[in-house]
Amino acid sequence: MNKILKLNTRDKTTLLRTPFMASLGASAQARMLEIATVMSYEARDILFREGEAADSFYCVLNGYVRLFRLNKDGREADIRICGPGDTFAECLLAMGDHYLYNSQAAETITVARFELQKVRALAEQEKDVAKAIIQCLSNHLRNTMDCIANDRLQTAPQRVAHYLLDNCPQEGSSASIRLPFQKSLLAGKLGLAPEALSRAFSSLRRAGVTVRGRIIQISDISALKQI
Amino acid sequence: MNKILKLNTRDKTTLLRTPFMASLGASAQARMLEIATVMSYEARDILFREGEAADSFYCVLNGYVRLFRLNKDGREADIRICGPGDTFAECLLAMGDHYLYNSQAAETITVARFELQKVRALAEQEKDVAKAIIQCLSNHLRNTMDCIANDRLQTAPQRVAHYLLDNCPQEGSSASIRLPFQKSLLAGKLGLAPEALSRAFSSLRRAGVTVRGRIIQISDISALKQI
DNA sequence: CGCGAGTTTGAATCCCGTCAAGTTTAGTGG
DNA sequence: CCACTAAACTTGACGGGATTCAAACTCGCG
Repeated sequence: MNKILKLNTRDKTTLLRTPFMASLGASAQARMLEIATVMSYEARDILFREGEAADSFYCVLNGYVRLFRLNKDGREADIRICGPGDTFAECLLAMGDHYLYNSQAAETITVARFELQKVRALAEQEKDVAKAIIQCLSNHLRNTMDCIANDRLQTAPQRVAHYLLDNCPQEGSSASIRLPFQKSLLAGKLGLAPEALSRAFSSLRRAGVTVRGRIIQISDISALKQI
Repeated sequence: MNKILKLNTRDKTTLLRTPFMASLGASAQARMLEIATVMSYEARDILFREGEAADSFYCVLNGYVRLFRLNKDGREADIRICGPGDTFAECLLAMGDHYLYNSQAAETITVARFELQKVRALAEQEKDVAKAIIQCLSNHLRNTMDCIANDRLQTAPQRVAHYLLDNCPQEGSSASIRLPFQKSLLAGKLGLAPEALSRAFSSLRRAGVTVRGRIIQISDISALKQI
């Protein structure tokens, strides 16, 4: 199932490039590396479930992780999709010892794991760590509030257009994007059923969006902004 | 329009009872009080608008504040309703100098205002302050993620039932709740149009929910949990 | 080449938003 | 304390957007 790995050089550099770790001073970085564990999971593996006793938070090194909740009928709703560099379950650092949602590997992934207690202790000593936590929570909160606003204000085609524009390599009138994950994952991220995403893409054809597999061509970026 | 008030004794004790301030040590509390400004607004006053230069974050002392976004058609969507003790715009402490949403007084309110720069400086010196910020952001993030999950998983009557149960005075088989604000505000908080809230209430009648003005009677709490 | 997961498309349904009207509530001033 | 008015809320009718189910299709991989 999942493997505990030694922290190799490549993982170490990936970890240090993470927004969370990159902002730390040298001594704080070293101490965080000391307490880091790297783990790997296969597609569809569950990292943890909602309500389980929580002892760690995570940082994605490779691949994508899906955070989701279940309603009592067993229907799933994604709360967040975490990619390389993203941390999750950090809000347990302040308080709470049970995970608030389920987390699942969307593909083969490697993650770094940090024991909450050790990081709490470290945050007491190293001001950098506390600052990095604040930074991290703030970003996360910002994104989550944006997500609520988008859910409540935008239709499916608008959400897709918004996602595409957010992931466009800046300037030029046209662009080409390669989705970093399956369409069904994007659907969940945008709060849509896969069918709704598919329909949204086809309704964006008239705005110059062409989809072939994971490759998305945008012929007119400014037209997309009008959606 | 809005008034800048002197920090009177009553506001001071209110402020100190706030989750954010209550967790601080005595010296940190004193220094926060020093830099606090109390302001008052009338119903419908705008505190700030999305995109404006931001220099402060806020803590609600009295009344309710609505945080919302606009889409380009001018439609509004509430992101959060803040009541006494809640802080907002704290995520700007880490980064960003423009407000991310609009904020409006839902009634006559008093709020405490803290300049971001001063608080940032204080957080450097007083570890308590950094910890309180982390606490605050964590809570806020938790609530916001819950909100997304609820939006995506629950129907209108379920959201209302959920809200009622969250605000029930714990045990007993029946309960009575008085809404602390207008129904239209609750509707926004739950991501619904006022009409949808009204219909949700009437569909909950069969589950033993009776609404008269702001007073809501729940005859069978366990029945409500089944919704 | 063929299998299976992922995706697309169609049809039916449902939930919610919007508009319009009627009803209740709350706040004001006599 | 009551009457009056504006705001808040409720109710009905309608439409649109999204979910669900089912089936066809495509792509990637063995």
